Amino acid sequence: MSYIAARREEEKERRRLEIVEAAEQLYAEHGWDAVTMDQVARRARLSRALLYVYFRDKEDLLFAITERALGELRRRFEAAAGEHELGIDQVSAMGLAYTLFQQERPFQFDACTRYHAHQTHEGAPNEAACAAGGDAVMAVMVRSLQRGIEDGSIRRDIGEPIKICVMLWAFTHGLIQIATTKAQEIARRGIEAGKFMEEGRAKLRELLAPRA
Amino acid sequence: MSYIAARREEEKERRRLEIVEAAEQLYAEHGWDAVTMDQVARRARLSRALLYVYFRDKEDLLFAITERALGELRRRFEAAAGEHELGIDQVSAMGLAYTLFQQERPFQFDACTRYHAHQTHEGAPNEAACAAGGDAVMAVMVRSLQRGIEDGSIRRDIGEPIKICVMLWAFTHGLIQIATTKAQEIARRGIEAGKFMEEGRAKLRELLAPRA
DNA sequence: TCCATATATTGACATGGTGTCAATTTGATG
DNA sequence: CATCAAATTGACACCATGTCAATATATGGA
Repeated sequence: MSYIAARREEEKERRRLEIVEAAEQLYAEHGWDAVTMDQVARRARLSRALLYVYFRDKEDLLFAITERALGELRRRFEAAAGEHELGIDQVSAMGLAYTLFQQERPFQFDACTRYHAHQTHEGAPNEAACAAGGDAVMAVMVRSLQRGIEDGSIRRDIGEPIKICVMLWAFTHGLIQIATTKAQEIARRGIEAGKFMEEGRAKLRELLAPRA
Repeated sequence: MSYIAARREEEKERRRLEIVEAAEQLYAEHGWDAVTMDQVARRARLSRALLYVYFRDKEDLLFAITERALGELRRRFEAAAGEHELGIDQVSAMGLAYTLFQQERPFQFDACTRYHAHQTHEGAPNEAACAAGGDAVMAVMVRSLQRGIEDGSIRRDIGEPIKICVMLWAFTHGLIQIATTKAQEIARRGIEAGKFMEEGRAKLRELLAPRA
């Protein structure tokens, strides 16, 4: 019966989710490198060997976590866009949303960092899903960029939206990453982190705004 | 005799350097995660245990590699600055130099990436040296920024040079990182990597240039 | 020259994590 | 109740890390 098969699928999916959530908790608590598959298994109340039925290896599990992180980011970007009319305001809001995302879900931001640093190997089963998640995030941003170009809030000669999108993501991610990992060094120089990122976002906004 | 002691010191230093160079070779060949302390020891023709006399652990060895990478980067920044008169041209040249650094010494750039992603723990002996190396790189850039502000090639209201320096480094690093790790995805969209980074650098230069 | 001492170097070990596999349990089906 | 497939597990082999007691080497003094 396909009824049964469907339920099996659902349960399998739920199990998978339980594993990912257990891994996320531990990730948040100890950082990815310190998380062991054994801990994940115990937290999800199953044997370590079973993890390998659901995920090829630890890296693959990380990709699954990263995909969820990118999904969360996409939702936040969509929400940010929904709160503004002008394209440039939407894009700006995404910059702020990314910052808040880091503050509220540092481990998910860390997953994104690892993903960005990782050379795409097309090795793990969940890597493709991850790439798709990244595309979805960018699609949201590209839409706002195009809107901005149309409504005149973003300079017309800014360039191809997709290219600008990748560029902005790279800039913004770099900014947030440095501001958080090197917070001590920055603070030691009397620079306040919040102000620093606010200024950074302002500078990026300048890039998009039409010449006065 | 201090003659002896001095020679001992020198030999110890040379040994240390041999280890780091062996590690660098393997890093360049296989990537850091795939490098084992055993491989490093064999390449440097000594026992694995001895590595732990010179470096507290693998992470500490990575910090030593990173310090050398930052030294190389500083030299390249200084050379870049030396080829131009205007402050903004010097800073621009550093952006290009960073890109070439990535292309010519990808593993050293990777070391910098890891360093940027790493939360500063003040754990490993070589971590401090690493931070100092980063400061030295920034000092070079700050000097050019100040020069630019003085010679009028950089807007006077750009902000504190040190702050702008951190920001530019973050932006530029993010740009190069994304352009290289996601080269495939970017290319798939018909964007040429070289052009992409060139445009990115141009945009950052716009940020610095005085309002027309 | 030979011993004493410090330093450099190593082999062997304990620990801990990963990924695999054969074996067992579970649960649906006839 | 017997059967079969899927889910689940315990135990294993492997490998890398970091440590330590033991050995080798070189220096300085008697």
